[in-house]
Formats: sequence, C-alpha cells, structure tokens
Amino acid sequence: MPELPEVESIRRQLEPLLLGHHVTESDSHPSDKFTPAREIVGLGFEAVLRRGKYLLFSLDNGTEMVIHLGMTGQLIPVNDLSDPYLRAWWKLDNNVTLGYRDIRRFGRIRICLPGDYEGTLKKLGPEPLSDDFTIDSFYTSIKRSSRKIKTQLLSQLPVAGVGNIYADEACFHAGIYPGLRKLTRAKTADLHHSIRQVLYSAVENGGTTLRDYVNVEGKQGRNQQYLVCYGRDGLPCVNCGELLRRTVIDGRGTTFCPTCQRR
DNA sequence: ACTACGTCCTGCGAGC
DNA sequence: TGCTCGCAGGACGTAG
Repeated sequence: MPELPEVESIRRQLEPLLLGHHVTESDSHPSDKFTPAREIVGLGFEAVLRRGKYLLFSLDNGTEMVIHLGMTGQLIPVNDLSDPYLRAWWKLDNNVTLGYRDIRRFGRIRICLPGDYEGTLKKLGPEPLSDDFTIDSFYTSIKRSSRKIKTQLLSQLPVAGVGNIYADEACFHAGIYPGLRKLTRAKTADLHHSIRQVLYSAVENGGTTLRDYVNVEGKQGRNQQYLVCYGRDGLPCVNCGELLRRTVIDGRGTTFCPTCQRR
C-alpha cells in the first residue's frame, strides 16, 4: 500500500530516468482506469512531481499525467510485456520501457491540465513535510469534522499522504486512540509532530515493504523493520509491554496499545 | 453538507 | 492434502 514515503521514493528514482525523454510507444489494459496512459505517445517528460500519494508527470504539451498506485501499483522498467499484471507501459527514446504493474487494479492513470484536478487530489490537505502543514491548520481542519481521527487522516483532507500504516504508527507515537472523535490542541500538536516524524523516517528508510511495494529498482523498502504498531497485534508494546490489540475502525484494520492509547 | 458504508480487485492464509 | 471463503485496503459512489 504505497503511501507518501513509498511514492516519494519512487518519484526520486523516476526523475532521472524520465526527465528529457519522450514516449515513443504505449499500450494499456482496456479498463478506463488505465487507457489514458496511451494518450502521451510523442510527449516528453519535463518534471516528475508528487502530491500526497499522487505522482504528477509534467509533459511538454502543458498537460500532466496523474498516477495513483492504489494498493499494489508499481512503476518499474519491464522487459516482459506479457506479464499478466502489467496494466500499462511506455516505451521511451532511451530504450527503457517503463511499466505500470498493479495486481489488484486499484490504481489509476489520468491526463489533465496542471491544477485541473478532480476528486481527492483537488481537495488534498497540505504536504506533511512542508511548512504549509502547521499545528494551527491541522487543528482547525480536525475540528471541522466529527469523524474518528483515523478516518480523518485517511480522508487526505487534514494532511496529504497518510495511509493505514502511517496512521496507526502516528497515532501510536502520539499516544492517541485512533477511534477518538475529539482531540485537545495539545494532543493535536503531538499527532502533528508524530505524523511528520513517522513519514520523514519512512522516506529516509526508503519506504515500507509488507508485500507488494518495490521501488523503481525493484528493491524493497527498509522501514518495515522500524514499525512499532502496524501489524504487531498480539505482540508487546515497545513502551509498556502490554499486548497490542487489533480492532476495525470505519472498515479499516487498526492496531493500538490499550494502555498507551486510552479511549 | 456531512457521515457511514458498500464497491472494486486478486492473492493469500485460515479453517474445514 | 485440497478446497472454500473471508480478509486486506485507497478512493469513490451512493444512501441516509
């Protein structure tokens, strides 16, 4: 499940691979989630950007290709075009074929004018590692909704790029039960700090690989060895030794420490 | 307008 | 051992 750190790791590796190069040929899976990939034949890459979990490819005709990796999306150079999970590919003028693999097909590819976004990308909250993500803006955004705090994080509105793994990790580090609907300003500041810390470290560690995530070189991330909450239900809390518990919050699996994260 | 929940998709692991 | 079934989850559509 690529979240901000995984998408940023991919972006950094794609940039030198794509910049200045043109697409000579392309094809895609017939689903309209992926067919827009074919529209960029003949165009060149001018920038590889990221907003939250979205990759933005600036093209030399003034449009942008937007890719969301969904659950199992991968962007990797490919040789075998008969790979059954290959949903799109672009042959470049540098003899590299970039492939979009996506086993579960939750990802999608779109072409649009820069800033002319639709859906979640249009309403995305601030970048968590930028100066735009302040405690004040975060607190104001959190207060606007009565939804559970984890659900708010996953909505991408208070802050961009947090998914299930880093939501659990951040709530754990902040000592916040993810099912709470109200946070004090002090607790909001703790969560703000934890989100930044957790995401920054994960980027430094090249992302988290639980199953499907690999970077452009096909290599796994290293951050999974530093997770202290997500996926550790039944194991002792690193702070207090209590066994971590698993519950479901708005349909999403959630791990927490019943002692450190009081309801 | 806001919240809650179903849907998409496929591999995998638990359980019989 | 071999099969069935439910789970995993990001974003979006729909219902209330």
